[in-house]
Amino acid sequence: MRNIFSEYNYCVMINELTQAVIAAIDKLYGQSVDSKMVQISATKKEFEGDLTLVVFPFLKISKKGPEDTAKEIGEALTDSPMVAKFNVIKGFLNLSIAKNYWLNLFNGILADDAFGTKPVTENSPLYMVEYSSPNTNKPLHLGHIRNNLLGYSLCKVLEANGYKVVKTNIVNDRGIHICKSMLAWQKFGNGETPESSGKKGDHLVGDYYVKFDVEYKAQVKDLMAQGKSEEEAKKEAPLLLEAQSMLKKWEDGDKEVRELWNMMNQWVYSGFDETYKRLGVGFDKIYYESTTYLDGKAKVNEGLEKGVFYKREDGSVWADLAENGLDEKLLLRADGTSVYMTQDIGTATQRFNEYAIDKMIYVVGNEQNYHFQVLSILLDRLGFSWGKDLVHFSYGMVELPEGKMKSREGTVVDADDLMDEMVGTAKEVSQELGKLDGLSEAEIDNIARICGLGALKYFILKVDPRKNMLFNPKESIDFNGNTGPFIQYTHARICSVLRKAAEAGINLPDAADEGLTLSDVESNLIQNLANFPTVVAQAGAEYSPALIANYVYELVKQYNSFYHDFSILKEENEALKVFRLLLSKKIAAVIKTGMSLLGIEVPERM
RNA sequence: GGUCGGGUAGCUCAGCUGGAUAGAGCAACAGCCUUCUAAGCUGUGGGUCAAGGGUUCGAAUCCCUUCUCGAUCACCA
Repeated sequence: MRNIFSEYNYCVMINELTQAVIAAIDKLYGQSVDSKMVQISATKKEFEGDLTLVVFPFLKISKKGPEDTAKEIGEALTDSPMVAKFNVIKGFLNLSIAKNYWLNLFNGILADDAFGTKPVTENSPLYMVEYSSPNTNKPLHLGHIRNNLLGYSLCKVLEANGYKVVKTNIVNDRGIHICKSMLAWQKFGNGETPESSGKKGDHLVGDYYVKFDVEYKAQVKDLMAQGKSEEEAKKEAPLLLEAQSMLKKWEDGDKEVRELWNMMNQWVYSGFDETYKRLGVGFDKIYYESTTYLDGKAKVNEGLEKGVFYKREDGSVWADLAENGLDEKLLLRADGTSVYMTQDIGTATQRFNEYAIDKMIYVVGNEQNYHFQVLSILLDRLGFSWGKDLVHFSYGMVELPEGKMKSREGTVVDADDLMDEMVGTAKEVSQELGKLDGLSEAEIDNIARICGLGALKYFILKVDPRKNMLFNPKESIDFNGNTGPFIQYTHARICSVLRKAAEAGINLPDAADEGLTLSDVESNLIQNLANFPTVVAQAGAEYSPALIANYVYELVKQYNSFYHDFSILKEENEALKVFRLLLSKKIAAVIKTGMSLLGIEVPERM
């Protein structure tokens, strides 16, 4: 029997079995096969067994039918101490692994405090992840929530895969849209502040952005009544002209405009900070477009000198992307002002100077696929080592039952309101169930916060990022079934059992007795548990938090079934009781780790 | 029109590096709390995996065609 737990894991087990299969085939048919031909996967739950070998690839070698071949290989494999028994269904050889192998595997997992994650070392590659990227003229909404949750979770998953991660944000703090809310506040605000109005700063500024739009539309309507065409009216409305002149003043560094800009941006930032904090996301480094766009212009001019870009007669600067099968792209307007692309080049320049980036990931919605395709080409041409392989982590829209969210039509779901609602509902649910009686108000509120946000986050993260998803405010707030609270509940229940065990004076050892006779349910749980590191690795490789979410859900479902059918504390066999406690404890730990990779907390009671 | 994504149960979603009878949750119906937290467990019903063709021992999965929904192709960001 093995003693060195730490060297034995699921991969080693599969490898060992693979080698045994190769040996068996060699013995039976005198041919050595490549390990790639040996397909071993977890047995489907409706069949008996733990691991299944697909024998179809070996039929040409055995020159026999699938069933006979499977039977022969199965019999040969029982020579190995690992294979306890087998059964054959069609061309599938189902193998039952000896229970002591599972226990040995479990003890290895138990001893690994950082199970499922790889350590970050000095030599780890550095990944920079940009996410959130808000405009400072309106509060965050449901679309931003998906972005923020995906971005943050992606960072956690990458860290768990042993990468150094720098979480970054680019704040869109300049431009005509910002001037619109500034202008509206100046004209209609009467000096209103977050303090005087009691509104969160980002909401206050957002209200003036809306106010601008209302007044602007009224002016356009008036002009059209005076006989102007719609196009003319839209261009000539006095408010728009004023906003444009304000932008010019801003660019010229006009003291008064800059002061107003600073003040209102600060309001927005403190509002955003509150929302970010509540969402549980954060950044290591924040960039502001107002400081990066100048670097962008400089970098574009540098490219112009090197001949990477070209200038048209009107003075505008362009990139010709014909060799990439794309069109031409504007980088600087004729008047020398920058566009979106220019700013991203500038931001990249600053980042490049400050960090030794191995991989740059942009978490931005899929409506910008083209933009990032172009950005990648341009950065590569400008000599950024990571430009060519930059990753656009592109995700789908969040749609409402009425269709897409549109800020102008007031159909956006506000981030703060949504969190309020989720937490409020969570509190009602727990009060109805009456499980938190005896806890302090602060503790109850904290649990409601954890569950409400858990429901929201899990709901969004369990979906494949690249797909559009539907959010129905009435139906999506659910706490039963495949939800965050379902998973959190299981964690809380395990904690409860462990508390009771501690109260009963049970001291848990570091390892389980490997001579135990386990049920298939228990060994299946170990098998599923053992798969966690593979899932984390896959989630990292595919940039998919959803894989973690779905894995944890499956694990929890399986555990709940076990919990229902087996008693833990009342088990009379002491060694078995200890094993079940250890198993529960480790599963709780994996739930906690998995959920933390999604940015979701788990409560110890609920 | 070009490019890129989607289309799986009434609804929301898994499964997609080809493997067994396509899975969950919600909703509906039927059971299970004097027993470790019922936010749980068990069961029933519900499918032409958009359609057609191809590759193969085997296709929801890979390839081709068609239909369909969305995004994008801006001197907006």
